[in-house]
Amino acid sequence: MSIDDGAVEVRAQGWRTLAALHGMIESELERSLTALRLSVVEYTVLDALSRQDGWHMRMQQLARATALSPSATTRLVTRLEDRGLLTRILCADDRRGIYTELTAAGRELYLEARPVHDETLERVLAEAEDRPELAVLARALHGIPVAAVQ
Amino acid sequence: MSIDDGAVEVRAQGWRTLAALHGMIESELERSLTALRLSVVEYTVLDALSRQDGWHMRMQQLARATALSPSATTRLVTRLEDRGLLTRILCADDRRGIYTELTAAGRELYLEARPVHDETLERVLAEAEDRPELAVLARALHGIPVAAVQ
DNA sequence: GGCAAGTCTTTGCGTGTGCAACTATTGCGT
DNA sequence: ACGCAATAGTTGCACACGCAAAGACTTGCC
Repeated sequence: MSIDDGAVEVRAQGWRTLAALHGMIESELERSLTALRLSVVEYTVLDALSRQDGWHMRMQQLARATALSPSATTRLVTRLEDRGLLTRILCADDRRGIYTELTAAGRELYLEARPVHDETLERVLAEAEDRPELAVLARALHGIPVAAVQ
Repeated sequence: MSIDDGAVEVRAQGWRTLAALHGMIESELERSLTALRLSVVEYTVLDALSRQDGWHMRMQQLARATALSPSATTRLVTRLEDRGLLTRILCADDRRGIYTELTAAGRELYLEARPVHDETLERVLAEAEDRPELAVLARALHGIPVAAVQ
């Protein structure tokens, strides 16, 4: 169609590689966290909340941090609340908004899960570097000096 | 715990970035393909099959290409078969295996979907390059000279 | 030939997800 | 003060997914 059909194909390949690496990491993390009865998104919530240094987080922020829809976020928070890992707090200044906060049990489980998560991530990335199709992207992850998705 | 806690944190940030970019690309692709009644995985199947130049593909290969479980692959193929986009072929040399092949309608829909897919991908990557947290990774996708996941 | 072990695919079941519709609350214009 | 649009979060519904068990077929070994 246009001149840079080749560039488009390069991007499509890059996207396939990204998707493959993402799927590989996610499924490994998923399996390593089942022992603690946590899914990857659930860990992401705990991680995001603890990263806020005891601060609250709105549902919408959580939805962006987990790349989930509002409805999925509602039920995710409900699940974790039912397990006593976090609490909903209706904040006074805007009564539409709802803040979530880790409980002591939530912080405890996070501290337990984090080394499992990190070791698995390290192992999977090492594996990925051995696969020629994934190596470049996997290595690119090491040197990325970015802030987390707010 | 160990000396390179910093390195671990760098990898964790890289993983969060990867997940964020992946989610962003996937949801945009999903929305752009709904007009053709295709999900991203369904497009991936069409793409993988057409990339085989009219050749067959085993269920298991399809499962790896889509990062899906065997059961999900079965139902995915069934969906596409019911729509007449591909056919199951029991191959003679190993009657455990089942090959799938695009029909004429499947190739037609793929040719229709591909430009939509590619243009969306290009647009999203351009957007990602403007976000400082995603820019490095998004740019890394341009120059990756890898083969597709077989 | 026949039985055991292994591989490829399919089905049953429970669960998480997105979309659309709904409720509650805020902010703005009149 | 009132209504009206916009925003935050929740619920109904249909659907796609993973896991575990079962079915179909192959391979190896006796």
